[in-house]
Amino acid sequence: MARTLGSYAKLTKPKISEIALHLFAERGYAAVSMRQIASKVGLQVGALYNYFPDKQTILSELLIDHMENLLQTWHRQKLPEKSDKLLEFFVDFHIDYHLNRPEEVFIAYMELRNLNPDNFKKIEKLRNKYELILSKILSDGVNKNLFTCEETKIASLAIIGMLKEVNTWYKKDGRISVPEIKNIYQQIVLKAVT
Amino acid sequence: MARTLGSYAKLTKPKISEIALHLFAERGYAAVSMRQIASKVGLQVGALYNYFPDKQTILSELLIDHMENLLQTWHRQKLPEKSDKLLEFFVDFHIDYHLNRPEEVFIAYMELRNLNPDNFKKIEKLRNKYELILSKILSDGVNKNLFTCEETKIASLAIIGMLKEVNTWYKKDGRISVPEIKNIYQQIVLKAVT
DNA sequence: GTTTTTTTTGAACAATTGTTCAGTTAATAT
DNA sequence: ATATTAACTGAACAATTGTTCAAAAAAAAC
Repeated sequence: MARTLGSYAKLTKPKISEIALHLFAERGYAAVSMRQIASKVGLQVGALYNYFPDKQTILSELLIDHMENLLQTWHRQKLPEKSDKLLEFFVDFHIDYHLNRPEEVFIAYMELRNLNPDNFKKIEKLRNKYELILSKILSDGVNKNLFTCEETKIASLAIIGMLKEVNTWYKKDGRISVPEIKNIYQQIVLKAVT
Repeated sequence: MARTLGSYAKLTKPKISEIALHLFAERGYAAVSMRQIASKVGLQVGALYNYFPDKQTILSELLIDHMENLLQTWHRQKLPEKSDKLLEFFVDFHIDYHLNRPEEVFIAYMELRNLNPDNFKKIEKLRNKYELILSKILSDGVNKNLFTCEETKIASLAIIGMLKEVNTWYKKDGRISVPEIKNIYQQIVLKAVT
């Protein structure tokens, strides 16, 4: 046997990425084998190498796509002008975006060390861009005397760390709804900088 | 060759743990082989199995020891009584303890999924105990009308998430010293709940 | 219907994995 | 000095790893 019925490359590559994402998130990059990925896609191992030169590229493409998509999505938003409203909007945006993509978020944090130095730097740059969005919101607010915050850089790291935590405990049918979570975090964040 | 000069079990076991800790933190549990550990210890692979029944037990012992030590250390502290001072003390304690053990902290977060269900539950229980310390500080403060906080449980998770972030960016010779970091985080946390 | 291109198979590769254990040596006890 | 115990070696185990590639088959082009 060889090429099977209904085999189309343009459908196959995204399918590989999708399944790899699930497996990496579930078991970790190093613990997932190319054969496991291929099997879930419905292929033999060799076929994967028509789409990715090696295992690591599957991971790095996932991570780069994720970060680029995050930044693009942010820049497509219609932003409020007032600093406090903008900060609330950022909290909303971050929680929404990340709760909707738990697996991408997870591997973006966990699997960085499995990237080669080049790919690692790419991700680091994209991540810094995102942190800069928040620290600019904070420093603008400070300049307008709406926020009080000595170290906007650290505060932005602290806030992002705080928001990131949501992904680790949020359960879909838990006691608290997403809008409630947003409200709680908006209050905490706003109080922290005013 | 067999038993080598100066081979003592009571020194060997902690040495294995220590080296495994370094390697797990550096490359991840799944990416570290028993042979790599043995080699760094100065042994052949087989000798490891005199001290640990399998690879996973090396990891689980590290994680359980870390969490138990964290809780013990906290309970040995002399705590201030006033809620605001106590909260500041907690921030101080957390940052100190975690910045002094970056590798333990790292694997305690990263390698949980490599534990079997039993060991996982053990860690989860210990972790909840720690979170409970903070949420009790918050709810006590609320009861005394010193803090205002609707969801003390979520707030404690948010705060711990925020503090945890420090470990990911702190550099020993960085721009900001540890006492400064503590101050900044104390302010943010206090403002968030008052 | 024939040729060309795209996609996949199936088998092979050397290397590495966690784990076991009989045999060997060092340290300790007698 | 001898016997016993503790600690370790060295080799083997079956299984799995990422990767390569000629051959085969399906789809597309003609």
